[in-house]
Amino acid sequence: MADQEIETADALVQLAHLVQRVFAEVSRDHGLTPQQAQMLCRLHPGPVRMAELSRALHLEKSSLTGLVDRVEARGLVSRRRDAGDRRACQVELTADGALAAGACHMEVSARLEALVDELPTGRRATLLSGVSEILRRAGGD
Amino acid sequence: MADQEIETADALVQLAHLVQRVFAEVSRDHGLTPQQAQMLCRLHPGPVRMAELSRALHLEKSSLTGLVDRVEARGLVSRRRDAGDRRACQVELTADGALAAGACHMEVSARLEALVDELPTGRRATLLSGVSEILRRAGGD
DNA sequence: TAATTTAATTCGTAGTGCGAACTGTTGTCA
DNA sequence: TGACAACAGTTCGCACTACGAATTAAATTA
Repeated sequence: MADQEIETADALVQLAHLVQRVFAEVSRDHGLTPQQAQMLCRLHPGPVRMAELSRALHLEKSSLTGLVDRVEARGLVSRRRDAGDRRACQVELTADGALAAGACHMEVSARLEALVDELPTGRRATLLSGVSEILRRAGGD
Repeated sequence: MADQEIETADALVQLAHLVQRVFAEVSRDHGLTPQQAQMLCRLHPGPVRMAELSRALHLEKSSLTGLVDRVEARGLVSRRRDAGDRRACQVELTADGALAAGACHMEVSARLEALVDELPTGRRATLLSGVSEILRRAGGD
């Protein structure tokens, strides 16, 4: 039992590395770092405040400032002063940024689905539901 | 179907982030970066050549040099000249390094298993076998 | 109005990761 | 054997990541 559990953890760690590698390769193909691509994807639904983005990406505010700076310099994102609170600003995708975000998301999805699709349908569904449940339970962190 | 597949990829990406975060927190508790901890774990079974370590960690040789330098400076690892090939060197854990590697591996395992253990037994087994199969098929990359 | 809290930035520091250029060492083959 | 290609690691310069402490300015609260 103990041995099996050790393998469980190793399997999750290896899976995480695999996903990360896919993400990194796709990002690189678009001239982005994984962090930049991740931020663009997170911004796709709509503008987000720095503070909220910082929480979503698990980054200190000071780290986020630089990340947004670099992506803004590439013209993929812009800061818009918040109307209601003049301290704050909303980060939003530019047209180019939206394209890049869409492309990255699509390619990452395609490559990950390709991996999962090789499993028999039943096992695939169980895998997904298991992962979802883990995320749900750990979501509050 | 398409929507479900998009969610599949998102779930994997989120799972990867979760695993990464656990790994990063545990590493930090031991005064290490995730990369350093990962290297120590990879070295636990025994000494490894730079070139092979570079392949295992998916790093360029030049990146690995610095990583090993920093961990060696902390006294967790040492370079030993290879007897058979005077160009090469074996990287091996020191006593301190073995302790750190063991502790990190144990804590990461415990925390990941805690997540998975909340699932019903049957679903847990299917999840694991699915992950293993994905890794097996993607392993050649 | 004064004091506190909040949003974001700046600055310094340590670490990561790449590619190109370089130093030795080993192997090859003419 | 002697030139030369292939290989193991390192060095260097660069861009990026991430943190925490200190700072500025705006909003809130007392």
